[in-house]
Amino acid sequence: MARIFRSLLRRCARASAVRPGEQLHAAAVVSGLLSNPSHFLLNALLHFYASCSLPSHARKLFDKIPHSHKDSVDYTTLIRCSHPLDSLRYFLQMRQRALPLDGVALICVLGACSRLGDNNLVPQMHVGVVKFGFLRHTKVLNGVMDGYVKCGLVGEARRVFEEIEEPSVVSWTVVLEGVVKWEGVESGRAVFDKMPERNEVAWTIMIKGYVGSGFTKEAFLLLKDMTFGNQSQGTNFPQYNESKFEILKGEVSTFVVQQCFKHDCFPRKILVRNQKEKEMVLGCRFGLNWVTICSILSACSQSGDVSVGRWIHCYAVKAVGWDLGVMVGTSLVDMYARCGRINVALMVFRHMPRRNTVSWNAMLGGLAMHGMGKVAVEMFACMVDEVKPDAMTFMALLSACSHSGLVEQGWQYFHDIECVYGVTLEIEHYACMVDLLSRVGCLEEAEALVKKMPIPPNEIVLGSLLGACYTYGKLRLGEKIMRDLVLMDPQNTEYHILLSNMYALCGKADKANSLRKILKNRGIKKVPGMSSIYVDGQLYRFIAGDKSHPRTTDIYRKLDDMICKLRLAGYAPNTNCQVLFGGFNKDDCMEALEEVEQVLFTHSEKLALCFGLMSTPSGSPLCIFKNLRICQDCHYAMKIASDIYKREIVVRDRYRFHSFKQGSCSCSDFW
DNA sequence: GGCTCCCGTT
Repeated sequence: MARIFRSLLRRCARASAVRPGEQLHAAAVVSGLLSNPSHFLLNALLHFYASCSLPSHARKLFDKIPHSHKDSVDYTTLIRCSHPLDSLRYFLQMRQRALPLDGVALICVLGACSRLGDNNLVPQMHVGVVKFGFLRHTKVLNGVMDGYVKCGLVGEARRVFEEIEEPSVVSWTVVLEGVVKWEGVESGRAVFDKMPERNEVAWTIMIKGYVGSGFTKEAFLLLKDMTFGNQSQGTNFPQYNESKFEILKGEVSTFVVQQCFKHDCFPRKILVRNQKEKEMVLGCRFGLNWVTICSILSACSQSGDVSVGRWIHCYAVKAVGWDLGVMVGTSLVDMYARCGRINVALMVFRHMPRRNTVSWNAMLGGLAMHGMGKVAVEMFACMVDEVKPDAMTFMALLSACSHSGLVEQGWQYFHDIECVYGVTLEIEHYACMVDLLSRVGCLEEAEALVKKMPIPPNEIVLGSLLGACYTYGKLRLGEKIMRDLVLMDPQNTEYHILLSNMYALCGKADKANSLRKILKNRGIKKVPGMSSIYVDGQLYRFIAGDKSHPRTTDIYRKLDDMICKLRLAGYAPNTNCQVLFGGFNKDDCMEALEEVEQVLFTHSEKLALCFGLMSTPSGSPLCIFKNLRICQDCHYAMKIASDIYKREIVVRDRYRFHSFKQGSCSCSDFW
């Protein structure tokens, strides 16, 4: 009987089937099977709870096993599923009780070290591995390498790899991941090409690496190789074509794309129409599983290029059907939102049959980024009927209020977080609230809130306040905050720059310049503003005054032309945004003013815009990514440009999206 | 005898 239970529990564990597993547990208790602890069964139950990510349940069960009965395998199971610090604690207990140590236990402990990413702990465990005599155990060494990779010690990982007699495909993938992550995707490709054998993980890492570095074309080529192999010549594999939105060409794919995205609506039926299509989709060498899909999608979110993500979406729908599961669904919502397609994100979200708190958070966060605070507030009301909000929910909500100027609503949430929703107030919530008050100019209220904080404010909290001091010209408060900030984070240049700009704005050029000289002498440099744009599957990066692009001459000609057109349409450069280094005083002379204007005109986002305008068909939308906040002058220029060139221009800056259309911006000039 | 390494949603 116990054997049957064990076998069923293992199936539940594999399928993460919580309810049936719990029912089996109950049945085992009722039938008395557990009263005389059969070790097999207890361990199977432990493993079941561990597999279903219910470490607290596993822990309770573990505590019930008499000490004399607890063996290495019980410990290992617990080490595997617990929080890394608890895992280490269990490992120590296990050693103190002198229980035998096997490779599996070591692998699990190494996993905990990996998750902690502590670069003192990993080398120590490496020493342990040598001491315990596991130097010929490939899987254990893979764990050691993974630990090194996770804390950035790729050289160490490589050294371990050299010592492995017969590296497995996993050994290779661990090295591959480390190299892609820490040494760049090109070095990673060299490793990838050398691999004697590749599994889906290796492909995923490589594709992710390409997406993350802006090499969309290469990512598509690898997706093609991964799924169809070398025979892909004859098949109509999706070809990349940014301009027409036809990411998926060929007979299978056009059908899907037409239905899925052209009219922004979902067809109701499963899209595989015939056997041939099914074979094409499912008969690949490697199917993309949910882990692979989530992994690539998260890289897409970061890169901001929607094309790979959209392909993955189509693929998943064809392979699985509409219900892709909570994880993939959430990744999709996040990906579309971060790639500027908030309406598609909303659509995917609304069609998800099951949603958890994370899914809702991703949606609310997306709405916040797009300045859709009112929608976020409305949706939150529905959220509480479905799932329990958590700390992250309120960060998203407060930031949504912040980007839409909803002060009262924000205060309401802030007060309700603890007493109504039972969520502990964290420093991030204070940061959001201070940001909200600062943006709308309630600086006294913001300052009062900072003073009342039970936790000492961090640089994010004070940074928001300082930013508002700049916007609203509160020099004295700014100076005060600056003193605290310098103590907290002396290397951060942004605050120094902000204060020096403030001095300049208030006509205190001498103070501005002396602050900048301090920065210069200390060797602290400003983070350069950088804008990127995807054109034809390739990411192009521009810094201010950039002249490195092969088509620089054309870009600058276009820029001159654009400035003329903008001026005719009423644009005047906002010289307040640009303060020069050196002894410049605003009233000095026209020459200096022209210089300031010239610097403004060559801001990275304007260069990216010009490049986009000249290299994409007229009328197609442009999406630009900026690493810092967009400046006021560029914001103004983009508005007019969207009107005179009849283009939708989407700019994702460090904080949010701006969608410029017909002369106005989705942020309604509030950001 | 079971417990196992690499890609993993905000």
